[in-house]
Amino acid sequence: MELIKNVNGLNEDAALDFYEKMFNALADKIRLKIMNEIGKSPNMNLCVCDLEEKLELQQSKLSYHLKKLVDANILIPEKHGTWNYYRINEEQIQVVLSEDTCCKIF
Amino acid sequence: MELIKNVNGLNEDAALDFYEKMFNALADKIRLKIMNEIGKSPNMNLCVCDLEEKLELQQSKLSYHLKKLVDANILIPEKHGTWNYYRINEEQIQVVLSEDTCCKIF
DNA sequence: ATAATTAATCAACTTTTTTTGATGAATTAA
DNA sequence: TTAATTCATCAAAAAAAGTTGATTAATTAT
Repeated sequence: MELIKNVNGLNEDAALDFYEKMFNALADKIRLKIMNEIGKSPNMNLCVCDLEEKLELQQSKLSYHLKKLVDANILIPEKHGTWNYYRINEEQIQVVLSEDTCCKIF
Repeated sequence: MELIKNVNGLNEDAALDFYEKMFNALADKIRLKIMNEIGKSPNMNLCVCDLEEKLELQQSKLSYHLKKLVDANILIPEKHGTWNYYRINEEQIQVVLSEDTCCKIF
């Protein structure tokens, strides 16, 4: 049983890097809460100031965690004037998680 | 859209802890390689000394990472004489990963 | 009984990750 | 133009995770 298969034509080592990065991005309570809040939001996106309120976290801490999720291509940033909105990259999420799991977490 | 649903009747906070722990256990190249090697093995289990050889890692380092996977209930340890065998807890894995993803990683 | 093998655990150390408060750039409002 | 808001980035500090080599216990082989 071969376990680690290519992810979009990556070699085995790059695939390991990919999964490590994806799991790592999701392996944090704050970041899971960010995903959860965005998923719950009416437009499926939130700006930093929304999250600041909802999660009661300071801005620089939020930026740090948002960056991690963007770097893993799990969140997509969108600038609207002074506001930076973030939405979930469902395609990327679904590479790693089942729809069922996806529904439970996000 | 409610994202974080109960995992086996856990409340939301406990569910977050659960996923954080699971993703964290999987968010490491060495641990992914361990899973991969066990999945490839004929009996679907390997002892520490097998892994030592296959992954060229020192014993104490392996024990450290194996413990992380056991603590997350992703690996199940089985003692046979002096040998400690580890096998994958597929049930637990499937709580978090889709069969498709599962096939690609493990 | 003695020696060798297997593997968990420990403490010291190193490395990585996260937090914190401050600064500055860009945009909007007055 | 000036003041206020939004948010990324930075450096320093704190916290967490991972590594290393040694010790120990249990089992197996001689």
